[in-house]
Amino acid sequence: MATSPSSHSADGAGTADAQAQATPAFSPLYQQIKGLILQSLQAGEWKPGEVIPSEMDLAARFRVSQGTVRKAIDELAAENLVVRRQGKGTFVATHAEQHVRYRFLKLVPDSGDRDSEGPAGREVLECRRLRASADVARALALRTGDPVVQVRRVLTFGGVPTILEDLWLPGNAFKGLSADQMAAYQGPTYAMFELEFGVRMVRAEEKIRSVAADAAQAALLAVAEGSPLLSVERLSYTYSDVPMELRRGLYRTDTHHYRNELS
Amino acid sequence: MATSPSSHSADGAGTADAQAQATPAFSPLYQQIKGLILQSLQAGEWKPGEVIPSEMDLAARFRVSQGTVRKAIDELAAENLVVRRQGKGTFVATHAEQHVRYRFLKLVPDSGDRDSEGPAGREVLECRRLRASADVARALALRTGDPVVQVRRVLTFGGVPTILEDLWLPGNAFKGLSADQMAAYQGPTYAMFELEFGVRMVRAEEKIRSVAADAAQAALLAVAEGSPLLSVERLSYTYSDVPMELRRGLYRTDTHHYRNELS
DNA sequence: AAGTGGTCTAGACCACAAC
DNA sequence: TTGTGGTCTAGACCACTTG
Repeated sequence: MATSPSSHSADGAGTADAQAQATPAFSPLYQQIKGLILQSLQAGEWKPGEVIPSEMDLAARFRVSQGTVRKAIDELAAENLVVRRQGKGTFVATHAEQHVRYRFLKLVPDSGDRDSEGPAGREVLECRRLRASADVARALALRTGDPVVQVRRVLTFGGVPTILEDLWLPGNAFKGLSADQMAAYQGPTYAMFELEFGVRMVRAEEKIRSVAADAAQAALLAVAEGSPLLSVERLSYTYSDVPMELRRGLYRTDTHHYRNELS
Repeated sequence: MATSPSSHSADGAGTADAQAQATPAFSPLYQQIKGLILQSLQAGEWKPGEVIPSEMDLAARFRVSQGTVRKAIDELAAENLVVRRQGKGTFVATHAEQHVRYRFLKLVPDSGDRDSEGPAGREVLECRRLRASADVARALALRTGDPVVQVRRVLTFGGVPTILEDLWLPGNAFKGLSADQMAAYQGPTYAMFELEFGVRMVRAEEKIRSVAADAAQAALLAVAEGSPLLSVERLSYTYSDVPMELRRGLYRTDTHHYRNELS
């Protein structure tokens, strides 16, 4: 190993560490290794979809046993930052995988079969650069007035307009994002963010409410004014808990529902 | 170890196993151990809140190394079936813990602080035994007409009626459940189910929709008829994926929201 | 001091994939 | 055949809790 507070011996190598503070915030070796791997992921040393070095290589690099690297990677895999494939290696997770096509979208057709309705239709209504309002700035950890990109679009499933949503993105990280780009890219928007802007969304939080559609919303979703809609506010984070996208969606739930698993 | 398909050696004990089928559905030793522990949990050998034997004891009992038992327990802990406490032991998880008071309830006040509003008020409107309708029977894996218990109640937070919900429970497992019992018990209803009926809910699935309040619902929740409400249908399972409760809730989301974390 | 879970190591072997 | 992740073991030591 190298730095950080710790105390492990058994190896005879890190035994001479400083051990400065009284409560040096003990963190196990594998957590420190996890942190180092995380740094490399964040720095883009390995890009989404690529393999990372084998456990043996990483063990040699960090001067720890394979088991310790293994435990670090186990946690990264549990957080969906990395995907293990036996016999092949460990890969940086990406939103561009064919399997779970929309990892953050919990709206599913009542039939339960998301494949049956074919690919989602996308219509971008708006894509413009503007200055962050107070609430958008707070959510994205910016200052009021900082540049942001706002996108408004409608998603259509099986021919039915089902989702109306607004996205707000930090202007600096998403320079040059255009309506064409939003509309053209096949596959998840988050996959495009990875490819075009090097921004990978790692986790998100959602606040869900029931609301009544106003006239404009009703028109865009082809429902009656006052119809109940699901309001889903999503804040997505990159590495290190940096918020990178605020999304406010209105979901029709007459033929779809929001599915959640508790444990 | 004892039975099951596998092939592990390194121990010299299980080497003489049958190895009957062509593809004997290989499952690693720790998975088999996990299954055995699961059986003991299900059989009630250790009750919610109690300690289970130490890793060393279990290792001796199953004739495997501590590390193998450890990995089995790791998975059980990840599934919230069991809770580890360093220096004390491993405990059977329970809904009666003071910490996370309502493990399955994702509705939180907009302030974010669930403690600030004090304990939930409960009013049981109905508690009766009846015969399962077709849809209730299907959800609970019963036959139409089988006995079920239905409970209707209103939950109040900070003086405001916020949740109106119906519960359906298999009549056989919940013989003798009364309105008094539902109303009297302090703490989570699921904790009462553990204590009084030996039924422990392990996981659940929810389907969420936005709906408009009808006249009766509006009156009970003190909102205007037609107000948007969150419809939350929850199916809860005990061990071995046996469904044991269907719950249909209507949530007011004017001062609360449904909070979800994605990863 | 004794017991429990938590960490770390080292080495062996298995299952899977690719060359 | 080689290299990857996956499993299993055995033993040492650390951190936390309790008597």
